[in-house]
Amino acid sequence: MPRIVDRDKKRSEIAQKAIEVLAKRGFQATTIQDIADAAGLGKGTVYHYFKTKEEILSVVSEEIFHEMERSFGAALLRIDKPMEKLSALIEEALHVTEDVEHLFIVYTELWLMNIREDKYNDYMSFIKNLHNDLKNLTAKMIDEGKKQGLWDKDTDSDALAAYLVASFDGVVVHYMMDKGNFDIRRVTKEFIRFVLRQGKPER
Amino acid sequence: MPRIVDRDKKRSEIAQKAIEVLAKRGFQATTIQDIADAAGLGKGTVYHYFKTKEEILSVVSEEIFHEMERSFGAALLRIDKPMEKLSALIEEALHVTEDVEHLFIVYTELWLMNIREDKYNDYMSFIKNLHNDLKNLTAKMIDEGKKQGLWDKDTDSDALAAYLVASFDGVVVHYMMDKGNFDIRRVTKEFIRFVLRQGKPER
Amino acid sequence: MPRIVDRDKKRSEIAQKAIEVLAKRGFQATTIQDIADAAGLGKGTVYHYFKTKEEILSVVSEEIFHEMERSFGAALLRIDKPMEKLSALIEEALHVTEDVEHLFIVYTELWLMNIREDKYNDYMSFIKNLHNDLKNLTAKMIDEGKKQGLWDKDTDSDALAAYLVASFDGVVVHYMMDKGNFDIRRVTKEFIRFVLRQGKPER
Amino acid sequence: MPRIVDRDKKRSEIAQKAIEVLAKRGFQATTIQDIADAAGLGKGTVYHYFKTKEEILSVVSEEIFHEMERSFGAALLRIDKPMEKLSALIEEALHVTEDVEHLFIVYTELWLMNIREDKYNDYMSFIKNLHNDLKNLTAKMIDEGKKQGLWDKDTDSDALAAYLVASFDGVVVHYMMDKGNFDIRRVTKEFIRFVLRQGKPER
DNA sequence: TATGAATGAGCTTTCATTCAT
DNA sequence: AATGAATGAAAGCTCATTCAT
Repeated sequence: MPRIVDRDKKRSEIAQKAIEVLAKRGFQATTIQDIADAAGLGKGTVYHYFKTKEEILSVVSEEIFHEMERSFGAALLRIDKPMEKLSALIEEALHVTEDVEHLFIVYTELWLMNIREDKYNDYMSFIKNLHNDLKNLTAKMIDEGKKQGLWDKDTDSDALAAYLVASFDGVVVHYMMDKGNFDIRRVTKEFIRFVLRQGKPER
Repeated sequence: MPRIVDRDKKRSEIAQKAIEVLAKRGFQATTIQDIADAAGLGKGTVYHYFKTKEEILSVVSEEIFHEMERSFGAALLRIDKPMEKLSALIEEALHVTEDVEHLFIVYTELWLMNIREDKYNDYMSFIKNLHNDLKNLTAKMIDEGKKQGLWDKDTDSDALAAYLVASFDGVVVHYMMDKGNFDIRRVTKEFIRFVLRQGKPER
Repeated sequence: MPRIVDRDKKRSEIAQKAIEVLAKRGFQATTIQDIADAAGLGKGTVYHYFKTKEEILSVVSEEIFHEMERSFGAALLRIDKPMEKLSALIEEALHVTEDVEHLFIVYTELWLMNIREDKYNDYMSFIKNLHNDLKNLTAKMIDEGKKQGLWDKDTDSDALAAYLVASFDGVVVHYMMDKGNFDIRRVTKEFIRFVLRQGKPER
Repeated sequence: MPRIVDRDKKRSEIAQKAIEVLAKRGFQATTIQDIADAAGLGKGTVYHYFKTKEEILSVVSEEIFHEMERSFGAALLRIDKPMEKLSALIEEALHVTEDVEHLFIVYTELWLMNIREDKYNDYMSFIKNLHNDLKNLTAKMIDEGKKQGLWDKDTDSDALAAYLVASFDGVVVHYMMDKGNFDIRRVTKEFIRFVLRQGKPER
């Protein structure tokens, strides 16, 4: 039993170390040697913990999911009021540190692999679930907002929530594509203002 | 004298054929043989028109840019009124056909490559420019909307425009990730309604 | 008939132009395109005059032979006295111009090919004949020298002649290997002095 | 832990095995597979020890140098008297076994490569040094001979030594070119006689 | 358990040669 | 006769994976 725990812990550790190098080189261009180096292990040792290169990616995808879950969870736990929660969610989703960039890059690559080959479905399922949770949470907040008269009663909460959650990825992509020109702080601020109708013209 | 061939046209043709294969397999996994097969040519012939595999990608990126430019251009040309133009832009950006999916996948991969290695900057510069054009156009439409009292005078048009344009990519990503659950038609509709404040609660 | 003459003349011309590029890059590394470029022709045109790349080399080897024959012939024709002839032969053999270097490089490569594969025997046979002629000529001069009491009666004229002729190649090789340090003029002078016993200690 | 291997020793072993193949086929025509086969290894294993095909050639050139150095060293060590040393040197230089032929062929090819491209300078520098050592040694012997009255006081020892050392290569070349007609034993004998003036006509 | 030596499948790229014009 | 487009065989090199120690 402790054996297995150790094993899983080591797998997780190796996967963690792998993320940065996977982000920097991409899955195909990353060699097992690269990952072994990053983990401070011999190439053969990596194969003691993973049967194949793809299996590493599988654990990496879990790690990414956990990281995302953790960061959103922390952000959302400390807030009570729905509107502030929504605002905090947006802030969190668009708070791009270097580590987040790495996660995001690998996440994007996993997305591509998932699109291309069914066998990678499992790798993304965690993240799809997270998206779904975020969407549902957001939908709930929108419903709350509708009650408060912030949005029209006819608003399709679910569709709008799906849009908002999806838009996060787009913003991060465009920010990373052109950091010099894309002022993500300003965009975040305006995004929040716009969503929360704090700047709605009529009172 | 040998068959006379318009080199640039042939390059463009091969690149066009390559897009589908590149979308399906990814740049690294796509072999020159794959591209040659798709173009109905011998492997060596492809090298007659391109010095390296990367050069193919370069022309592919140009083709993608032209396709995008064409589709947006067409959509925007036939509309006059700013608000309708914005609506049409969103419709167009979120109108995902199979061909668009292919372009989008390759575009995403180019994005990854660009993030990872400076040498791919040129490949993305076309598309960055397109994004910029779309953003400026959108900002103009928002300014128009501000005049019409649709949005608050304090709205940061540029930031909001950047957000909207960026969100397109996020929506497409999420749609493609989970076609079964992500109802892009409904999301598009709600997105437009939301942006255009057609459903703003107070009058 | 004039047809054939023209054809042979063109073959010879192309071969002449090929020598420099063959010297610079080597047979294997030289492409037909290189040769076509050097001859100012299209690649396909070269194939009108030569069936294969090797056939070009065949004509090249003939050209080299003719060049060598010509240069030695000229040098030897204008001299009468045996000892001066020998001296002139050495001078000529060790007079290395840039053109001679090119010939020598290709000649060396042909030698290698001949050593490695029987099929190149023909290419070298011309040159072997030339060597033989030079050797016989030299042997005759040595015999003459023996009569003049310059060399011992027991001298094996043929073996000594073979040695002298062979040594030319060695000297050229070492000169070309290390032009900075190998003073071929001085070596030539001393060589001649030594061979002609002009510096023999006892009288 | 994996099998422990002395990398340098293995590199040297592979290079040794490569010499014969390189001699038989030439550098360009020799495939890595050929070398791997000769060494009894897989293709990939060869790349475990050498980064590129050229790196193999580099170690080969070192091996050739060591072989030459060894054979000359052995020949010269066992003799004391200058004149006999010179005679032994010539004997050794012209003692062409099958192994020597292989070395000589590769050496000649390295010479060609060195002539053509600067980057091969290093490969030849060992051998240039050996030539220089041999030349200096020979010059010393000639000086000794001058003291003994064997050669004229005015003899340019250095130039004559350069000539003699260079002539070795020429003799080997001509011998290998035409083994049937070139009696290297006879030539060697006459060469020695000639150089040592054992057959000088006047006393 | 930990390691790196060994391996061959598979990829990009080159180029002699053919052939349509 | 002259040309260059077309082609596939063949070679260098990489790397996931296996395995002996």
